[in-house]
Amino acid sequence: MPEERAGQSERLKNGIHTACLVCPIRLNDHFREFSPGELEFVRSFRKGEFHADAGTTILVEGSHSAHLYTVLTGWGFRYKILEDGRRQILNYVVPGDMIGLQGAVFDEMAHSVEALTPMRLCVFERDRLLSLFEKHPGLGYDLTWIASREESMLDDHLISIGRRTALERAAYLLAFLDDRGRVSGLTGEDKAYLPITQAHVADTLGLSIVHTNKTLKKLVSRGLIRWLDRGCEILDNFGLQEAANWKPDGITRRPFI
Amino acid sequence: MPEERAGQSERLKNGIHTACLVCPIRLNDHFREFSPGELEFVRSFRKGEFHADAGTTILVEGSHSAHLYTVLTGWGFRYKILEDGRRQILNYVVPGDMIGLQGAVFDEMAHSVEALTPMRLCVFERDRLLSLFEKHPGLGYDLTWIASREESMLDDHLISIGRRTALERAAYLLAFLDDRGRVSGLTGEDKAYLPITQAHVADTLGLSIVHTNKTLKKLVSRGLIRWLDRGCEILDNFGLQEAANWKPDGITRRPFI
DNA sequence: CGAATATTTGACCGATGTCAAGGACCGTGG
DNA sequence: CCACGGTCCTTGACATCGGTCAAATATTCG
Repeated sequence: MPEERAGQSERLKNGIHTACLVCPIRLNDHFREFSPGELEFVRSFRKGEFHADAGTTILVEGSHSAHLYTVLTGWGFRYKILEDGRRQILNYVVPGDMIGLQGAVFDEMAHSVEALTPMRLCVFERDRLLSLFEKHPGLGYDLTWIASREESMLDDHLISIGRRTALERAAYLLAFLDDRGRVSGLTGEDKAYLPITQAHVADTLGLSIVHTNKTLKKLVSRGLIRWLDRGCEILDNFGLQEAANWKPDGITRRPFI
Repeated sequence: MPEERAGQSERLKNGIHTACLVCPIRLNDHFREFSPGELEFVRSFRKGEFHADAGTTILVEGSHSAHLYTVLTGWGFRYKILEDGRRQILNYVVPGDMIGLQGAVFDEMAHSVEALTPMRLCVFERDRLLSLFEKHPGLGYDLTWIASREESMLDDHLISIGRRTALERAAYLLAFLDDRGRVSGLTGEDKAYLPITQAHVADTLGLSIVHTNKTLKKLVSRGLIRWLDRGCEILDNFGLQEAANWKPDGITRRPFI
């Protein structure tokens, strides 16, 4: 597992670690700004940086992690596996998302997290989580915001898997991911490329791979997406939203830690 | 919509509202205790009490609620509805659960909440939520705990709907609800009675009513449950857990606000 | 080139949905 | 007390969506 701590090589500049200075999330307009005090605290809360290759398992179900992470760059996903191997992808993670919070708040993780692309993660010490609430109530509030937002995404996934047809589900998922990619800065103005295989789509939607393939072809033939080697290109996000009968939340400014 | 504010009739006793003194959640061993300062804050945060009849819609999707609630007694459920009427039940609420947090943190509710039985709810003002974080960081942490716990339940629901068979799903749901009933004090030592119809089960599991009925009969014939008029009696929780290949979390002491 | 992983396709199967109808139970009004 | 309508539960026949199996075809990576 390729791990790097960038902490030791960081230099100070105006009292702020260069790491936070060049933080890709802070530089993204979709995220809110820190007050100087908050930034200073987050800087001290931060323990270093973790680099994961594509395919790396970052957190494992059943483990007790000493760390919390905020995604800085790259795509990943959270999943669970049943004893006989059936896998369910619960959600995807993008820059600004926090992972490992469940492991910090309960005894152990109830799901695993894996990188879809190379990822950079900001590492925090879970022991100091309570002091975050004590010293910066606003950041504590933001954590609750982030957890509620995750909850609301899971609600959307649930109604999709439970009540939408295969075609609607697929359209929903791709529109949803495209939206997340844009908001988190993973995608620019261009057509989005989602770094997922059809197996990921299947395991997210609760479908078999074969049927997922046939369903995606329908979206292709409608001109909504293109399927590339190991990923999907979104041609018409709005068309996907219509096919799914779903709309993204219109949240413009998001907190992060 | 039958509404009662019990606030005006509450009397003080040792500086604590009788309402908090007799709070059924505080009296339940499965929940943690407040420090005197916390109790005093919660008492002041509290705005009154809301009584809902069975079948009442407590919060509606798309609305902007001025309140937050903690469930004191009774069962309810959260759900979403698609335009054409398809309904998905997202989760059930029991005493100790907070509802309306999403509406407090975002602009509007993305789901509705309905009472399954008569419910008593403790009402809080959403405007003062930030001051909870400021004055009692521990309570802020607890809110994050609660939100994370909800997330973890939704994760379980997702893998059930996505990857378990109809029989496994049904067994999972009933074991899960029985567990929640016990932990929240809705059920005593006796056999649990779950106040749900088969339509609720169907809309939770993403199944049709007809198939749900046939699936539940299998659980009946295995001696795991009995189906009564408008509800379900759990005869063998452990048998259900085995049929579902699922285990409840072993959390013993839960926070609440 | 060969192995491993992804994607694609066709044939067939089975779990689950839909339709339809009947029965049980409840609350209400006469 | 009975009649009535409204839910809820139950059941059978049939339809279909999506799963399984199997095999072919890329594509990547050594």
